[in-house]
Amino acid sequence: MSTAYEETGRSRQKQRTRAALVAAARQLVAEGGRPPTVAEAAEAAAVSRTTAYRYFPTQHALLVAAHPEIETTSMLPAEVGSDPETRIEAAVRSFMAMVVDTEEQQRTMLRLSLQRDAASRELPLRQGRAIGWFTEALDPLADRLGADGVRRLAVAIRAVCGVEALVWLTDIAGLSREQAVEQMAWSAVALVRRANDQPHAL
Amino acid sequence: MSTAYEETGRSRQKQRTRAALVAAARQLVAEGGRPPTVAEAAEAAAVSRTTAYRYFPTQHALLVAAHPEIETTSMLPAEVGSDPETRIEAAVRSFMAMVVDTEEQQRTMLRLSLQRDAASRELPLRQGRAIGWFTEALDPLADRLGADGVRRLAVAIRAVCGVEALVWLTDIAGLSREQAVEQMAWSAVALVRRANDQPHAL
DNA sequence: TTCGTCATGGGACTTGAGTCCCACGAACGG
DNA sequence: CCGTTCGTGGGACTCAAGTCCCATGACGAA
Repeated sequence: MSTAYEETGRSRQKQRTRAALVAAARQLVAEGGRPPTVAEAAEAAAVSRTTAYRYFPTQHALLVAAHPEIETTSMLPAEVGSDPETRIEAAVRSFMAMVVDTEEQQRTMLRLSLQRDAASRELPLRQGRAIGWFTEALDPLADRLGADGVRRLAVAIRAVCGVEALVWLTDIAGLSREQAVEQMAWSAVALVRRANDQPHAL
Repeated sequence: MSTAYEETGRSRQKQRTRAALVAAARQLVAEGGRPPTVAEAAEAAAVSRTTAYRYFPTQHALLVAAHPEIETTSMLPAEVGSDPETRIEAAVRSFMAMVVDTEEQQRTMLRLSLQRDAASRELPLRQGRAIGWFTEALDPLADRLGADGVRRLAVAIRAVCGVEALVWLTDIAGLSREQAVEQMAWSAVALVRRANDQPHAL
C-alpha cells in the first residue's frame, strides 16, 4: 500500500490522504467487528483527526466510503433456472447471508443514518446493490410486469429483506438469524406471487 | 400486586420522582418533535440529572417509559367485516398512520435501540402492540392457520410494516410517506394471501 | 528566489451520554 | 431521642462527535 512516491503535487497528496483514511477505516472495520471512531481511523492512517474531518465531515461519511464494496455482480447460482420464485429466493438468501455476515457494520450504518436531524436526511444516501440483484432475479417477469413493475417489486422485496427487518425480527420478535432469513425468503416469494398474479395491482 | 410496600415515606417519594421524570419526558416529547436529553427531562422534572440517571440508566430507558401508550384497543373500524385481506389492510393503514404521526420519536427509539453493544441487546426490549392488532385482524384465519400460524403471520406482517421499513422506503428508496404505506399495505395483503393459500408453508 | 496558496497539524472548545464520589438531610427503626 | 438508612443534589470526570482557529511548511507560479 506504500503507493507511488513518485506522485507529487497537491492533488495527488489529497488523493493519497483520502485513500489512506479509507484504507485504514476499511481495515479497522475488517479487524474488529465494531466500526472505528474517526479518531481511530485517523491515527491508523497516520493523519490528524482534524484532517480526517476535512475529508469526511461525519463518521457516517467515512464508513460509507470505507464500506467494502461487495464485488459480486450477481447473487444467483449459475444453475438457478428461470422460475422467478426460485430465483428470488436464492437471491434473498445470498443477500441476507452477506448482511448477516457483516451485521455489526450494517447496524452501525443504519444507526448513523438515523443520527442526524431531518435536514441532513435529505442528502443522497448510498444505495446498496440489492435492488440490482433482485431486479436481475426477477428478470423472467420483465415481460409480464414491465421494467417499472419489476423495479417496484424489487423495492418491495428489499423493504422486507434487509438489516432493518433483521433487526426487528431478531431483537424484538426474538427470532434467530436463521428463522429471520427463512421468514424473509417466504415473504419475498409471497410478494413475487402476488405481483405475478395481479400484474397491475402494485 | 401493590400490597407489599408501604404507602408512605420514602417509597412514595421514589414513586413521585419517577412519575415526575416520566411526565416531564412525555411532555417534552409531545411538545418538540425532537426527543429530550436526559438533562432536559431532569430539569423539566425539577430533579437533578444524577437522580434522573438513577431511575433511568439510559436515555432509551427514559423514552421507553415516557412513550405515550396508544390506548387504542383495536385498530379496526367497526364495520370492517370478516375478509382477512380487508381487515389486515385496514389494520396496517391505521398502524402506519400512527407511526407516521410519531415518526420522529419512532426514529429516535429505533436509533437508540441500535445504540448499545451486543450485550445490552440481550435485554428484553419493549414490544409494541402491532402484533396484537394484526393478530386481531387475522382472527378470521385462526381456524385455518391455527393460533401459532396466525402469530407467525402477524410477525411477518409487522416485519414489513413499521418504522424500519418506513425509513428504508422513504430515505433510501425515495418513496413518499403515502407511497410507502401503500407499498406496505400491498405487501401485507400478499403475505396474508400466501399464508391463506398454503397454510402449512410458513 | 520569492511569495502566496493550501494541505496539514495541533489544540481548545462544545455538546450529549454516562459514571463516580461525596455530602446533606429527611425518614425510619430502635 | 439518637443513629442509620437512603433518596437526592452537586460537581468532576470520561468519551466520542464535531467545530474552529491558528501555525507551519511544502508546493508551485511569477
